[in-house]
Amino acid sequence: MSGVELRELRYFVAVAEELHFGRAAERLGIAQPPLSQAVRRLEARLGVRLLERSTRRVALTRAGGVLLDQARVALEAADAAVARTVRAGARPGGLVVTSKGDAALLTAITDAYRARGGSVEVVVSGWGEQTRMLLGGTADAALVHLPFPRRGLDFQPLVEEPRVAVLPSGHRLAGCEVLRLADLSGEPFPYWSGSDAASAAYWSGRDRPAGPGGPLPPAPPGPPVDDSAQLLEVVALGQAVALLPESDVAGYARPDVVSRPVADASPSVVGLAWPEASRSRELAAFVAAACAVVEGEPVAAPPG
Amino acid sequence: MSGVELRELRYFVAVAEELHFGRAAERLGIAQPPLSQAVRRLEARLGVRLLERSTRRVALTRAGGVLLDQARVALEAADAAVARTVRAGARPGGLVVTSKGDAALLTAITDAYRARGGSVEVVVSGWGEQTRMLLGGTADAALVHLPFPRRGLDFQPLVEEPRVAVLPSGHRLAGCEVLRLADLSGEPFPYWSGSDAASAAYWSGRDRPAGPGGPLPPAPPGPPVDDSAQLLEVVALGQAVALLPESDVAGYARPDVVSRPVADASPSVVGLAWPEASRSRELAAFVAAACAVVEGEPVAAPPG
DNA sequence: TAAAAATACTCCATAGGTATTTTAT
DNA sequence: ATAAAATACCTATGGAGTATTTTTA
Repeated sequence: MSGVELRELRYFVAVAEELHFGRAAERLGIAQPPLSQAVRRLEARLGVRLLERSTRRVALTRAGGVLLDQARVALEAADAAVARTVRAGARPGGLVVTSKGDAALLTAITDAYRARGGSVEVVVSGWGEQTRMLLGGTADAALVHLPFPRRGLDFQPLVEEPRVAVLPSGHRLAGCEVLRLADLSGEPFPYWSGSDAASAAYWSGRDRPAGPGGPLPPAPPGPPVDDSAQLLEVVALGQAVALLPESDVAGYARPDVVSRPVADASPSVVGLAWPEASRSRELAAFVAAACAVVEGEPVAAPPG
Repeated sequence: MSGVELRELRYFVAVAEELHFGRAAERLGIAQPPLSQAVRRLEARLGVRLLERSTRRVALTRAGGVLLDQARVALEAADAAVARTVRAGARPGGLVVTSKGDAALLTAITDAYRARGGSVEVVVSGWGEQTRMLLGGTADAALVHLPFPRRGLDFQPLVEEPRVAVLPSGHRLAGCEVLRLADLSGEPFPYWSGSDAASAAYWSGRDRPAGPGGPLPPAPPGPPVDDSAQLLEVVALGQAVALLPESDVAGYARPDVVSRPVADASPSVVGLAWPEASRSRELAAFVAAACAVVEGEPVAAPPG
């Protein structure tokens, strides 16, 4: 029992971020002196100097840097705890599942879950919102594509499908029946806004170790995109090519873009993600229902 | 900003665990009325009923069950934050690494890290203590065998080695040069105290999907053991057989036990584990040093 | 009727405010 | 000289204690 309180951590984080007691106090909506006191009390409680301060300069000590990271984690955990509890109270027994696309699969899963007596609400969210909602406690599960930031989340793969290259119809490779990644090595790929290095590598076909002929060179910079409509637009304009799950392009049939299989591209994997800490019966039943829907695929065991 | 404080969560967890305000208050070292007040205040703050209570019965609501889980996570995070901060203040720049065995590898890694100017202390810990120390903030990294509970931890594999079967010297299979898992299908395996289902499966050779001839039947119950000396003792007594990394048995040379390669047993994998939230330069350098030591093995990229 | 939670009240530790001083640039 | 943190001091919220009442099995 350390006796530290969240208020102290919130205050410390504000000061550590601003490196200025006055601005931090303003941000917190309190006066500066109690903030100084609170930080001093926290230091006394931990027995560790967190900030080197003079009247002209505030700097984090090494221990302060550690606490800044760790306190953020603890505060997020507490906020998520509250959010999940409030939601459980407001919507007794109902799950909230978030997705961006994959409507057919999601509908099949929710139908199966409801058929087993479950109650579930679907929230459509933007790219990157899914993991934020899971970690923040506003959703119980998400239907996501790999790769995604796994920190704090568990994942159950559900379905795989091949990815195809999407090319402008006048592209030099549009005549080929089947492509290989090496054929696309010099092409620019669109950059999904807010994606990390792993995502960028995956969407440009750089996620597999080394094909025959050595590793691919880094992709030339492509245009940023926010959604698949934009993506098809930049492809149609000849600014980039893209690797997409084949079901994503099946519906479009634009005359100005064509899609071609890519023999050695890693597949698209879609599955369910949920917060590691989740242990509810409802979530376990939902994951089980999802696994049953895709029965026959090689799937691992759902959580207890 | 939810305004919840850790004291309230600590109090709620105590009541939710005891399902009795009087006992919970005693455990917390406070009187019963302020505990009732605190829980009521928490309920009011969240706007959610957490406990159904009469004078004769206290029961968790659904939302209360969620909060019990989630509050434990948040409290652990806060305790770990404090522990890590205190340690960073007390031992500036020095890492704490924990291990059980694998002295040669660990020494090679720490020597390499120190040669690069790092400071590191090694703490030997018991089975299962490693993950507790990482999550609790008392160690920065651990040298662990797979499988281990991955919740909240990142892992970097370092070395693989084959596992061998350890048999009493009079065993019917002691004459065979090489075994297969199916040969061991009816044998009891020792049970490592405190291990989970995944560990039990691994140490009894049940961690691989299905060999030729179908899945192995469940292993007969074996004796519980706490360390490898006990394990060899029960093997020598004929109470069980075991699968161990070959380097573990290389040193022993007891006349009453023999070891034999097992062609289709999964290998033993040893690597470094550390808390997901860790972002320090020191840890990154330590992992990099460890990867360099085992250079040539197929290893993934260390964390940023 | 007895065990246990809720209520009523009292006290004081401490969060937070205002005014002022100290300090480093 | 000035910006900013520390100090001094005051107030009041609310955390915790004791005594008592209410409730239900």
